[in-house]
Amino acid sequence: MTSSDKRYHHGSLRDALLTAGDEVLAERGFKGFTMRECARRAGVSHAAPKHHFGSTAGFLTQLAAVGFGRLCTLLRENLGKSDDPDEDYAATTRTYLHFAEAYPEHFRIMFRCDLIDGDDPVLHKNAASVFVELTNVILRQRGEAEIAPDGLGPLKTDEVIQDILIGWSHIHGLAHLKLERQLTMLTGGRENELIERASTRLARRMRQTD
Amino acid sequence: MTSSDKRYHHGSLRDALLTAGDEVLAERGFKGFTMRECARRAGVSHAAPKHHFGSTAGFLTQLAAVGFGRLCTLLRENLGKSDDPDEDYAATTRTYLHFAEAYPEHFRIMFRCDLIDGDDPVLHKNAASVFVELTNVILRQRGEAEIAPDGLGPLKTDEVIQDILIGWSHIHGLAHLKLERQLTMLTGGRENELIERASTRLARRMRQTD
DNA sequence: CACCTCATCTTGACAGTGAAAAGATAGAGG
DNA sequence: CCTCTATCTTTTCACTGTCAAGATGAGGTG
Repeated sequence: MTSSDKRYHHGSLRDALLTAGDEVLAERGFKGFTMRECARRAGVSHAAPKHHFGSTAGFLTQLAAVGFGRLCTLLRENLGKSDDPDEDYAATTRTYLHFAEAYPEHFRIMFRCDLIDGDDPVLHKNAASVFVELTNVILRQRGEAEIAPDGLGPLKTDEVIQDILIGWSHIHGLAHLKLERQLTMLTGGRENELIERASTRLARRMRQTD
Repeated sequence: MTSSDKRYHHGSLRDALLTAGDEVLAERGFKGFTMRECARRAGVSHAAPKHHFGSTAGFLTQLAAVGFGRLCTLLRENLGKSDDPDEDYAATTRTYLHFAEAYPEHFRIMFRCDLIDGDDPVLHKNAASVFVELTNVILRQRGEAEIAPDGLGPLKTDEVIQDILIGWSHIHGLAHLKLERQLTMLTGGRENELIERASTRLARRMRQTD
């Protein structure tokens, strides 16, 4: 395995390309992302990626799936650490926002169903896992039974669905607006503090009866 | 002014390019957007846009500004029609979501500070106008004084800022997630109904004292 | 072992793109 | 009338994604 071993068959090119693509996306962003650069870093010809991912969209889809996987792992690592459901909710928001800032370019493509293949089974599975985690935070907060990691089944009342909608949109909207620097005009230099407090404020309200 | 008048100086090329760009963005999306196609539709050489917009990012920035302008107009047209503040809030959500679906490709670039120039004065002004409208809906709901259309000044208490954060993120997050088809797995075929009810549900809670 | 099959990877080509440089044009102002 | 200069064109360049055709060799079959 010297540096000059150029075997015709790479052996694990798909993984190597995913690793390279992950780096290129992080370094150069979506704007500067090219399949040819990924191929270059993996040390293969410029047409090699096509065989594994089809098109650029197919390649980005897999990178988005990696992003969802990472986000899901982060959420699971940071959830349920506190007995206080409001703190649990705030921690979820914190983790979600942290991911968006740690992997901004991944975050930007993960939800773009015009750039990636939203029907891809791997992507769909990883995305669903993330939303299950978010949902369980809200269910715990309401004192309701959690759902299984694999299914976002239809066995929920309208009230619960509405609260889940509120929770998802709040967390995701905060992450998106903060990443794209739309909150500074409102929060000034105290962005993180005010977001944190807004999040617990909403969590407290979620537990109030109507 | 026949169809074959090919004057060297267009006269209003900048406007013509903006119109063409608006169409190209709507028809082909961000993926298929090219300066050369815009130039073709405007009937000028492929390098002509550069003089007016600098780069592709500069061009997209102006189109994003148009998008913010449109959204602001829509909001102003649909606001304050009801005496019920909760209905006012729901109408705002409805309008915001309607814009995202009517101009999805604009919506997708409007917040992408990596693709456009977030410091552009026109863009900043139009974006701020939108957020002022959203803010005033929340202020009215709380029975507080509205702010001027031109300024999102620092004269607000932390509590108000937190509520504004909650409102913005809720509306924007819903729009983004719905546009990118991330809500169907939760709402099934009753998406609009459940979103509507979630929005009024949040609005009602916003008015509750802590 | 020999052979063959076929997924994997390379090579070469093509149309299209953004950007830059240099030249052409004509309107504005002296 | 003459010059200046913003506007627009032409030409060129490096680069991209995609496709087609060819090269390679790993693994299965006899």
